[in-house]
Amino acid sequence: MTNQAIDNFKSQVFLILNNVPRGECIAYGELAALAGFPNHARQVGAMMKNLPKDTNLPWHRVVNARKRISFPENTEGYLRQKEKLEQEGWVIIGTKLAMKTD
DNA sequence: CGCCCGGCGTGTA
DNA sequence: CTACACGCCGGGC
Repeated sequence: MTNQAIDNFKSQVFLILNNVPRGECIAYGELAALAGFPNHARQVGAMMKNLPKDTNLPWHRVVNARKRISFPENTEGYLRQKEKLEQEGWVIIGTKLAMKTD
């Protein structure tokens, strides 16, 4: 990965993520792939991890491929993400997102 | 260079 | 549902 690529990757991810409509969600891998870098799901996760808490990005709409919140239940991140998702109409059971399966 | 670990992914049991 | 396997890629040491 060249520095150039990293920048593209990041901006792409941000762009795409910012365009994920309310009520929808996307997987880390999807995001990476759409950004032009398949198999970089973990890298996306790393990014989410660095986002400031006051970010305006819909990071909560990012879930793993099994459509589950990628945080152990009852952890900070888990709770915050769950809240946001529920506010957007999702039904969450444990770490799993139900309904609106599209 | 190797080894381990992560907001991951897919398959199988 | 859990539990592994194996693949992937950066980062830290």
